[in-house]
Amino acid sequence: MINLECVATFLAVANQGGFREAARQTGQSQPAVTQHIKRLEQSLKVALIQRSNAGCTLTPEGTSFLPYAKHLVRAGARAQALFDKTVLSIGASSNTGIYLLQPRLRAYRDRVAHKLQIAIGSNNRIAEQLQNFEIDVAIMEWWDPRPGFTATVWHREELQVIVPPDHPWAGRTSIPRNWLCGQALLGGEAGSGTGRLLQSYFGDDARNIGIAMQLGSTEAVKHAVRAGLGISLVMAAAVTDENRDGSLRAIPLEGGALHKDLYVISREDLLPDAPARHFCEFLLQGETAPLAPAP
Amino acid sequence: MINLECVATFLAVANQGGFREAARQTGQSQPAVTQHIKRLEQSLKVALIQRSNAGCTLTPEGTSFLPYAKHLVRAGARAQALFDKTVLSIGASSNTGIYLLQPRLRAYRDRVAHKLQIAIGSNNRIAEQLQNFEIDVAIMEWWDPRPGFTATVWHREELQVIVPPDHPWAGRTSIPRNWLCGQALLGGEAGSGTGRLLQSYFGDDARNIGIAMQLGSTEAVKHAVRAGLGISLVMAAAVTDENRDGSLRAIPLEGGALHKDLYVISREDLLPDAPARHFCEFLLQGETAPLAPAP
DNA sequence: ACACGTTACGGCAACCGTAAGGATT
DNA sequence: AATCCTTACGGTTGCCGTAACGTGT
Repeated sequence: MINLECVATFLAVANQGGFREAARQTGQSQPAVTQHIKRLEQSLKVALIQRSNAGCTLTPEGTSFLPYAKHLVRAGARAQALFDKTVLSIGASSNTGIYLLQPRLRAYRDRVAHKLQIAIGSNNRIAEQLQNFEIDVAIMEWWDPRPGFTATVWHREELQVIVPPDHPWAGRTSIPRNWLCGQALLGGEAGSGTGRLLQSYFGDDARNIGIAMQLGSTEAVKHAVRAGLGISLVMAAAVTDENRDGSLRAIPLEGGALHKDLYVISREDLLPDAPARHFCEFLLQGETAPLAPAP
Repeated sequence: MINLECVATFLAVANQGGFREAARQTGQSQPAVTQHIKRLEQSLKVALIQRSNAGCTLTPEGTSFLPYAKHLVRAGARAQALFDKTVLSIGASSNTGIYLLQPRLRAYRDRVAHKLQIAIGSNNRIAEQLQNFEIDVAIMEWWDPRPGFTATVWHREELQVIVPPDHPWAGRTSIPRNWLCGQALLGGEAGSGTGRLLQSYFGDDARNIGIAMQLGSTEAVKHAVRAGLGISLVMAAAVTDENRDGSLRAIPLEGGALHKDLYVISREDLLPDAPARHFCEFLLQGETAPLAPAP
């Protein structure tokens, strides 16, 4: 059976591009690296690394092995840390992680002695990592319920329309709901649940709201709106700075009825004293929210 | 770092409920099992197994470690078999796996010398396994596109209305599309994309088509329809038998326009001679379908 | 007394680090 | 010649199986 230490050495070589550097990084002698790679290659019966005097490269087999290797090492490390009460690996989907979670995270770090590992990525990527045993807790904008995991709403964030300062709507203090019909909104990250939210908020009318471009990130959307490419709908917290300094106008919908629920997700079978559980409780306290299934 | 062989031994003990049986299963001496468990426990610094003379049980820690252990061993085995050209692990979502894939699978098995491992589960479960490196290829009814994977339509299957033999529609040879509006259909497996398909086919009218019960499987739906609990919409291949013996009537929609695309999904970076790639090509040949992104 | 897990022990093999050896630039 | 990986070698450690030892039923 595969040896995880050999796999870790393989990753080090792949990263560093050489046996010598890999040896330094992993804190072992250089011949040990040779042995690890050789053992791994023998175990898989293929050559993984093209040796050369000027920079080692991965063979095609090495390239296809790479994602497996990364995953195995991460999953192994996470299993290893399962009962270490001082380590917690948190994943957050980009928008939440960038704009909303930081203060709570800071407060949590100052409050406990845990070594926090934070992974920020797309909502989909974080879901994948949670499922792959690579993180303990995920803070997400959208979650497809799955057996074995619990999802709780920890925060409800208002979505606001953002327009450039010279837009006809810029002076308004609210936007009637039906003004959005027929508008093409600039889309941010795919898979973050905004489409589904529009669907449930506008019902049939949602079909009249087009997503003009899927720009991949809220930062990109903000720049696009500022450049006059269109308008968008984003979490209020994502544009507090721009709204203050005047580079964008963030305007609530009339009645303020459009909110995005943010979830905290973890595995079901956590021990009572698991850091992940502790963190969930920390997030939920003060920010009372009922347990709710994902939409 | 965690040792996968110890983890495998832990799984054996958890399954068998005793060190002695685990030793037999894994083909080692019984004291070796003791050592493996001890090493694992020392590595994690918690007790995993409650020893007893009458059946070992998992401690709470052991229970929370169990899913990690299962996953690690499976992922390790899959990585190990990555370059073994004679092993292929295929996952199929239930309906497809049960009704549609069997003949192709049979033909493939007879044609190649591969050891086939077939996993059949809910669409969601299969997606999870594909992502977790536990299977090489997935045959799915719905796939949320993710980076690192390729999805190709391999088959387009007609959906037909099924009604009990004594239903007023039973004698018809087709059902006008708008008859379904206002009907409550019995739902099968959740997450298999039928809802999304109705959405795109009926557009706004889809809201008038309710999903009455989510029954979890097409088998359950068939029995419920037969029992007069309602009607449903299922893949034609799922009811050929019942349609022939008269226990159900399967009726096309007028124009036959409602089809479900079935996908074959694999990782992107497959080697040219990977069995997974070979299988994909086998599935696609003869059943020509253009490459299409998932809906 | 029996069945089960643990401990003790001896031998073998795996593993690592040091040091020397090729190969490439 | 310098740099890099590989090979050779010795010492240590880890690991396994056999056998003897507690322990609970």
